[in-house]
Amino acid sequence: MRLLLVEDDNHVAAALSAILARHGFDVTHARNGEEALQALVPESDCFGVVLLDLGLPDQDGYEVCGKIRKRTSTPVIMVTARADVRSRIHGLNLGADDYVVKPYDTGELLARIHAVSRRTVHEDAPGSAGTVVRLGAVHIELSTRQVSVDGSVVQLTRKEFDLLALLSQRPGVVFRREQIISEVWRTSWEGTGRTLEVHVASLRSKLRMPTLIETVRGVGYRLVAPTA
Amino acid sequence: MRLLLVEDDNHVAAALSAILARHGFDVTHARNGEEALQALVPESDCFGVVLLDLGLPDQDGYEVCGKIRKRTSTPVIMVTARADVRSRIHGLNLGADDYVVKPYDTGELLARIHAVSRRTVHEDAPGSAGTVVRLGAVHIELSTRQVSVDGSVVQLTRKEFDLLALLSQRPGVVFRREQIISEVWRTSWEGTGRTLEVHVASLRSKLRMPTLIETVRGVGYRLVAPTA
DNA sequence: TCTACATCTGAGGGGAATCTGAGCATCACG
DNA sequence: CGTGATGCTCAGATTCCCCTCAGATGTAGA
Repeated sequence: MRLLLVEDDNHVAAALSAILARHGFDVTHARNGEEALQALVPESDCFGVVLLDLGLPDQDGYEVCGKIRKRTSTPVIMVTARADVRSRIHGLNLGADDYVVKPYDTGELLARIHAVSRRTVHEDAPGSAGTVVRLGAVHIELSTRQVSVDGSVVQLTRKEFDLLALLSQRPGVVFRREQIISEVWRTSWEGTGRTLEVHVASLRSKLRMPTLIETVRGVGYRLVAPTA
Repeated sequence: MRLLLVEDDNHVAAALSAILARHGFDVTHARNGEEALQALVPESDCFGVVLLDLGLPDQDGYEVCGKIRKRTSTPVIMVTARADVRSRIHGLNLGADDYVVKPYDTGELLARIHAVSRRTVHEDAPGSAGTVVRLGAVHIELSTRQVSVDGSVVQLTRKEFDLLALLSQRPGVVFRREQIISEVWRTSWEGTGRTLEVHVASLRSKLRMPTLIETVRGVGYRLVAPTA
């Protein structure tokens, strides 16, 4: 699940991000209200939950929460050092789904994140743009994990799809081998095996477009940019 | 909105009831776990939220929460004097939507009740459009929880229906296992059991359309999109 | 209480997805 | 060309994931 962390202190953010990532969250970090609101424009990818620190440098945290509420229904958990009751009530009445006071226990924060996301109807834009990537004759639907070439559906396995999805995030950009391994396999183990090559090969043959995935010797792979 | 207050101390209950009533809640009082569970039988279950005190005379409050979760999806706010982190995490992971420690501020409690019910009010709002889903020969009526295949009614159990209803929200979209567990079972327990598979199997056999629910290996399940 | 039903758990097995290793092809450089 | 380094292909071997089944546990109703 995608999570937007709004926190001005880089050290705190880094530490928390690591913990959240270890528990399966895809964390995006915003350093201030402006960045947070930009990340939440409807067209960009939707988040499952927002962790909002109220002590932001550029604008009032409460206002940010209000603005978030106006443009999305993404659940918001306020995280702040302000412990007084009045602040809590104010925050909750502004539309926050939960209010956690610093210092908090990370285990409890995780439990509350889960509790909030449990009761949220997952409504990311279905069928709208953003879930579909088009690369020449290849269509990739992230939500249904369907891939088609020239209109005909191609059956991909899990790793094959994850690999393609990763590369298609940034067509033309070279992904390093270790980077691919760590993202698709979710481990830092850099095996000596031929695993990655095998999957690339099978992807190439299934897509019937051997040139789509380009090998960059000594570095990694990339998708060829759509021929402009 | 109807609210179920589970609290063994009559004085506390009376005082709190008065406050809640003054804020527009229709309060029902249960003095122990037994009464609470009786009030929540599916027929009369039209509570918007449950306030559950964990210090009950007849049974363990956590167990009561688990039992509530097994029969309804009504949001639960735990109210208790146990302030330690372990208890909080335990409670939230059992499916509670919030956890408030005594002594609490009534204003904050009200704000939290509102925050929780905000999320759940429109969730099961029948009468709005889309209470009937059609997928080929399968008709799903969300309001009456009736499912029919080729015109003949199929009797589904609670979990079976919830599972089908979830998947039918977005035909074709792949739901991850954890997501299904968390939405249908409403806990973050991801056990090692074969529970999900068993229910999928029984759904497949009851619907007499084994291909309707497709397994996506390593990810989860999805309904096959209506063959266009 | 007893009975029927819903739900959960564990063992066993099958089959697809994935991994591994050896040999081959290709590239960059002299 | 020759050579070493790097990537590719292929065919088992293995792992992992899911399915089935049978029984245990829990729950509602007679």
